[in-house]
Amino acid sequence: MTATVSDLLLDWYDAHARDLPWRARPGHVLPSDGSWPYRVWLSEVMLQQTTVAAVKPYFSAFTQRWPTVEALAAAPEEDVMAAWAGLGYYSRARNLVKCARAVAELGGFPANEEELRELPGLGAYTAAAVAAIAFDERAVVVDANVERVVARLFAVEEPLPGARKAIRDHADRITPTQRAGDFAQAMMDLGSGICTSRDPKCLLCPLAGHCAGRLTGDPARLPIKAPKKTKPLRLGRAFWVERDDSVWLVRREGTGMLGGMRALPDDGWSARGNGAGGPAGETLGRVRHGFTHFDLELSVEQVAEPLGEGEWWPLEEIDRAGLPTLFAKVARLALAR
DNA sequence: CAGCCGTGGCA
DNA sequence: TTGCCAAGGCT
Repeated sequence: MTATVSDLLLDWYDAHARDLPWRARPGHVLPSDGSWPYRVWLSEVMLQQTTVAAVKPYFSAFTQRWPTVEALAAAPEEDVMAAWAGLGYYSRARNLVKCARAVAELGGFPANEEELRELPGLGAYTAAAVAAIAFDERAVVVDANVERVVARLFAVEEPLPGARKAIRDHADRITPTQRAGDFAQAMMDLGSGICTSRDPKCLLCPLAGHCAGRLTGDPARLPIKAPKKTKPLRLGRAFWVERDDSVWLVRREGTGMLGGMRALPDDGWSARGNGAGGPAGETLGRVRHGFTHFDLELSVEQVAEPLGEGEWWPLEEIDRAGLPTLFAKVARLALAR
């Protein structure tokens, strides 16, 4: 009887699993206060499109400040947004609060994939991951790592995103009934450290003997992706208003770019695509910042009077304002002059 | 379905 | 320096 892909992968995982703050250690007793699903959920949301290294300090800060989902549910949204500042994709933080409150209302996390999927911020991936990792339910967990591993393992030549369905079907076939959570995390570890996007380490791969992509001679070319569009450059202006060792900060409205985050006043670059309005001021310098689908060059101008609704924020405490990175750069520029 | 939505590290 | 990319979700 030959070993299956999942057997090989789980054996490899037992020997080589990464030790991460949100994972249960082998032989470790899970917390009895109900915080285990909370920690799994929180880590999975933070890890959406975000590296492990970036998440670690945020996960530590969040779990110390809000040890349970009930504690997070009771927090003002503004505090959570500020704590999330710098991690990016701020709709995650807005949905985090909504989700925590819904879960607190329910009396705890639902223990199955279907109901998890209905919570704000939990899509197909995260619902499956939480079901498998937190509740040991068999769920087919497909993220970018799994897509890459599976596309190579089965030599899927169809380009993404069209290949998604075929890849999920393959993933379904190799997902075991037992230890589905460990299997999912093993696929992530494999994709992160062995079956990497560039320069995969096939000689170290426990699945090398089963890999059809390796037989093609160049597994690194898989999965095939559509070419990316070039990012446009947008121009805008940000306003620095300083008075009595304080600076004027606003809170961005809505669910669009940096929505809900504390910020410096600006000319509406994010809404209109180019800067036009606002008072004339003394130029302090320029800030470049890259977003997902455009680059931004912001002219930073000092003006005398506050703009819009906002608050005076002491310059000494600017690091605690929860400014997203774009505006943290602006503040750094203004304070360094 | 394709566009929108951050950030930092790396080659 | 520039482009690519990393545990996606929402509309």
